[in-house]
Amino acid sequence: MQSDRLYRRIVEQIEDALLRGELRPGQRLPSERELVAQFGASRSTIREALRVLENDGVVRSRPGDKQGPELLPFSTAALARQMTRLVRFEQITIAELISSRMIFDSAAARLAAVLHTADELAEMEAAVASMNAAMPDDLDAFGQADLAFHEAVARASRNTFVQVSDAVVHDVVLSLITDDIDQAQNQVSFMARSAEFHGRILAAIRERDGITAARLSRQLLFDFYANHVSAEQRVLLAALVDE
Amino acid sequence: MQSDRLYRRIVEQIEDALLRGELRPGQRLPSERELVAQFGASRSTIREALRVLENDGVVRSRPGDKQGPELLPFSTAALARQMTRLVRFEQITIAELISSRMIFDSAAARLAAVLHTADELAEMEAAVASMNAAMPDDLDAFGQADLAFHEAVARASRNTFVQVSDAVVHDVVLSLITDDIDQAQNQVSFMARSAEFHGRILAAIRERDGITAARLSRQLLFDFYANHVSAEQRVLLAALVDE
DNA sequence: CTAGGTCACTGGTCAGACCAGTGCGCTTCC
DNA sequence: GGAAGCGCACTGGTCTGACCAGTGACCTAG
Repeated sequence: MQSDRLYRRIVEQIEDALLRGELRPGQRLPSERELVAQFGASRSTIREALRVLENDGVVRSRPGDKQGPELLPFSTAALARQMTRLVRFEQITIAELISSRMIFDSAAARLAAVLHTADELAEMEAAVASMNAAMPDDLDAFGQADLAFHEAVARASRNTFVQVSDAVVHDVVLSLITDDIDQAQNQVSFMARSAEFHGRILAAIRERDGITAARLSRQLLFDFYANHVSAEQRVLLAALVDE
Repeated sequence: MQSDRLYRRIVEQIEDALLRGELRPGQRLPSERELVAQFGASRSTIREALRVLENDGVVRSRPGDKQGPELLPFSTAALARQMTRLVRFEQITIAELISSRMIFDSAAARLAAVLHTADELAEMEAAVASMNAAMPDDLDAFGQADLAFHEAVARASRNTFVQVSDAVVHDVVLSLITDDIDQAQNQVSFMARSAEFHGRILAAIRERDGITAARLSRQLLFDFYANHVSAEQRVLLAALVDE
């Protein structure tokens, strides 16, 4: 008995064709009505299969597109979505998220210190330079340079999973902590301290001293975020900071 | 203009209801035909929404089930599926996954060393005892005790995100590396070495020496998995091991 | 009180229709 | 000959209504 639902089998057939290389990202799928003919299934069934594939980030359908559904390049977007779900549904505390960032960021720094190429190092240096350039009062540019630095480090870590996790957690943390802008009074001193710290992390990476780079990364996040959580939760973060 | 597709909006409404607690796992959704009435959409549209939710592991539909689609407890199955996908399509290498486990496990050990309660420590001690008890030849019991130890450590870390990520990566790695059973010839020596290592990690946690516990955790995974990846990928793992 | 059958309901699938958009190709005009 | 404008065939999104194989509660016959 074929208990497997038909739309499911169609999904698997298309995924298998991708795995076998018979279909490639960038190519187009036949239009829904042609798929109906090819698979001998009704249009509703074909569409259910396409919705699942679309949800997994495999294809994208656009109305009126004569070329048919597009096979997308493999991306970690669906993975990031599932991780975001995890954060939302598991009721993860802000302290846990910050703690996670300390873990990911420091791991990325440690890996980047050993594995970085000259190009990647140049990217990090440019980001730190941008931070210093934005220093007097351009908080926006400063934030962007900050982000660029951490992204460059994450990329240099050669670990996609760390990279994606770090980005997801980063986004979620920022979306939950909105009052970081409120600290306008000590904005300047914060920027100065942050820039100096980033400079030290960069130096450690340049000298391929992964352990120091990791330690500094944790310290940086702790300094910045520790007072955003209750004292009782702060121990969860402090546990990651070397004495 | 409402360019957002209707089925997409229905998915979001149901997910929002879950987030707000208006719907709970274990409850049932109305039947498709009732949802048609409630949302004022056609059955095809409702079904496309249900397919997406089903694909995300949120609901499960069974034909003939009078109670309607079941709201599932939150699970990381969809997350694991996405990771497996990316590995299959060679967007993520096994080395990256092992590297991630080294990061998660060592972070969990470090946190557990500082944060563990007496109960949790007892759990870890029991697990290590079980490993030693299973030692001569019961590889199955040994593996279970191993898993129990790491789960206890992860739980003691007080970090849900690390805990879940670690578990997911652990499962995916195991499902992808099947030849670890092949090493029957040095099974005994492996078990002895592994048990000894776990004992040392446990001791470090007991003494609340997080840095040592973390270092040993990385070392353990590296020793076990390093020869499962190519030499060129091994440097990605070696970067996490202290000299 | 139980065994068996009926029947209203479920989800899975199908067929056919309409709509708003898109882009190609043709016409028309400069 | 080239550019601007118009159709028109086709796309995906949605709807309607139908049939089927299961399921489970209820009812009836024993």
